[in-house]
Amino acid sequence: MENINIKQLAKALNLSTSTVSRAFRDNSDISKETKERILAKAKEFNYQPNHYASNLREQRSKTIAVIVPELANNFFSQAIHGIEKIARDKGYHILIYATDDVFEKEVSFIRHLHNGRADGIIMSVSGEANDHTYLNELTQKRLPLVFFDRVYEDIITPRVITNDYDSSFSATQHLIKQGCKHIAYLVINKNLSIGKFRMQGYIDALQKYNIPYDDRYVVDCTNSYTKNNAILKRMLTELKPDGVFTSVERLAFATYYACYDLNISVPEQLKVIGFSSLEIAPLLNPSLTTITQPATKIGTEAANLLFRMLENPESVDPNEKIVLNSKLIKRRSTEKG
Amino acid sequence: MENINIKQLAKALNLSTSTVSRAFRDNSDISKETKERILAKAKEFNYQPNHYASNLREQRSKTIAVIVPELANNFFSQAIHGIEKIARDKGYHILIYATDDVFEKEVSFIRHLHNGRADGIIMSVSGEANDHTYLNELTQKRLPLVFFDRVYEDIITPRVITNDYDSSFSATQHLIKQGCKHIAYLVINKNLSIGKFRMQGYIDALQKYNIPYDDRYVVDCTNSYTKNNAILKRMLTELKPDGVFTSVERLAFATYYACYDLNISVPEQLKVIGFSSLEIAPLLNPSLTTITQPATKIGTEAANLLFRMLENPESVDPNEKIVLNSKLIKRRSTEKG
DNA sequence: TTGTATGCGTTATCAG
DNA sequence: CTGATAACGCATACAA
Repeated sequence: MENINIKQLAKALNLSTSTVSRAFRDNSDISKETKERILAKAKEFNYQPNHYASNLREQRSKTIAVIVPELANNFFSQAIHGIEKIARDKGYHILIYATDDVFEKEVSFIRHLHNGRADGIIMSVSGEANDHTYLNELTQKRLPLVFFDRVYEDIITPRVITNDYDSSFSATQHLIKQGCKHIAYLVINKNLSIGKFRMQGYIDALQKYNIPYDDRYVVDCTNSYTKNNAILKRMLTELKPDGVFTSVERLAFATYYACYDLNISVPEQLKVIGFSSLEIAPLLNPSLTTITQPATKIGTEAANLLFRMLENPESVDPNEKIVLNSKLIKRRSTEKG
Repeated sequence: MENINIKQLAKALNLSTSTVSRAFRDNSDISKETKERILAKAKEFNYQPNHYASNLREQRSKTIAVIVPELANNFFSQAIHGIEKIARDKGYHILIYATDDVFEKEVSFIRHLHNGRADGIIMSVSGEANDHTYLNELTQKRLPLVFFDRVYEDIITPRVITNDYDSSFSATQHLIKQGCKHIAYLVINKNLSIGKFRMQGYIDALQKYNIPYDDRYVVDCTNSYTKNNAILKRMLTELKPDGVFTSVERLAFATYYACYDLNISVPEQLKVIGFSSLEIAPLLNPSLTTITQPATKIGTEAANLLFRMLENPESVDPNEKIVLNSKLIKRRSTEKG
């Protein structure tokens, strides 16, 4: 790939490399004429300043890293879309990392990013983590870091989240008002922040309406479709809940599949509500009542926050927390019989 | 941020920088002891070789760029997931770019990638392009490039696609066998390769079954939901087709919405089939008959192809074309009345 | 096996 | 306004 470099371009123009370099930096003094002459020649030669040399020199990469548990997921792809928009406007590039919810990958990604590759990190944490001290170890020279949606409570860094507790409370309340008395809560990781907050909303709503809390109705699920299907079928037959509240989208789908298999009719026999970013929730059979997070907005807010940190670190309080509201959208899956 | 560098580490160990450097490169000679001592200290200091310096020195970035029309799309997020898996195994990083189907962005991304930032590119092209010569201009020092799914016919570079023509033929045939006589074909860009091939399959299937081709039934749609809704409603009321074949997922959803609005019952009055990577197609109302592309596999194949090019450019024929088969999955949306 | 010296392509500093 | 030069952090050729 014998790429042309600044020296060759300078030679071709009978100029020094410094002058050529200046043509590409907006601030430096340079005569309009020379600049134009240089840029024209550069275009002709298809010259692009080498990015690695610039970055090495300037000590910054104009690149941010985005770490998410999974890519093939509506919520995350929408969030990334939001991040992408902002980053593009700022002229930043985006590196993508998927942890597959494997904590070790997360640690490895983060560690390896601390080599100048990225100027900052936007992350939604893996579900499996218990010990996050690895992030604290990096604390002194840690890259600017913004959490979104799935966060570690014990790490102090700015974050963008949604009003999970309130949404869960509303969701549960909605089921209760629709007549449910035995409401199951489906969760993948109870210990993860969102699992915890969402569960608390569920519990408190039950209490408010004097429905006894029974921990058999809190169902631990997995990321495996087949396992979930088995777990849910057993739960549905044994406990016969009349309402299901799922803390993540995937579990709402799993519930639908299980109900199809068991010939349980939704919403007549079982009402279903779930957190979900699915744009075609109205097209489901039956259309799914959702708590919809502003996924794209979460992405743009997280990106804006990170850029504020990059531009002026002092301007951002490490405890800053942006809370966006999710929306409860009622559809047929929770309609009264 | 004052990141530790190789010099400081060397000093702390009373070694030269070259020795330290060697500890991180597997090939060079270095005593096991020293190496271990160095790596231990490196860990203690949390030292990572600066990526930009390495890349500048080695003239490669261990990074690939992925350019897609959109991120919030099942097909592309699954494909990216596939690419990610392979790249991760190879120790490569991934830069993501979304063109939003704007050709200028695509050109700009590609151009800017030719500055060393990436070693290769995997791209699904924007729909709006007519003049692709910009790619040919780069031809001599062009980065290794692999197309997937949406390709430019006039650019010679390896590609991973699906059997679009056959799939479309089968899809149309399936509608015909289910009794449809007036089949609409919904497309976003007729000129784009996949739009074209898929359309030819549709046309040929009609012909085989002696159904006259009527170009009013080929409906040009857009990426805007509201516009599509209007277009489809008009089409459905004016032409009253009994079958709809959509060349992209989004248009199947749009058809469903339009049918809901117009009280057209699927599949009784109208049968619907579409290209789609939606994993929950069985949960739609009615469940959607799909031509499902192996999206993740497309991603892994494209990545493998690119890595073959990177490892040994000669081993890959520029005309190489990997064709994967999509699957026609029959569901209720095309069942006989 | 280890150390020394050089250059990767840029940009900032300084001098002219 | 332009040119010479040093430095960014690392990896290699060469020397020891």
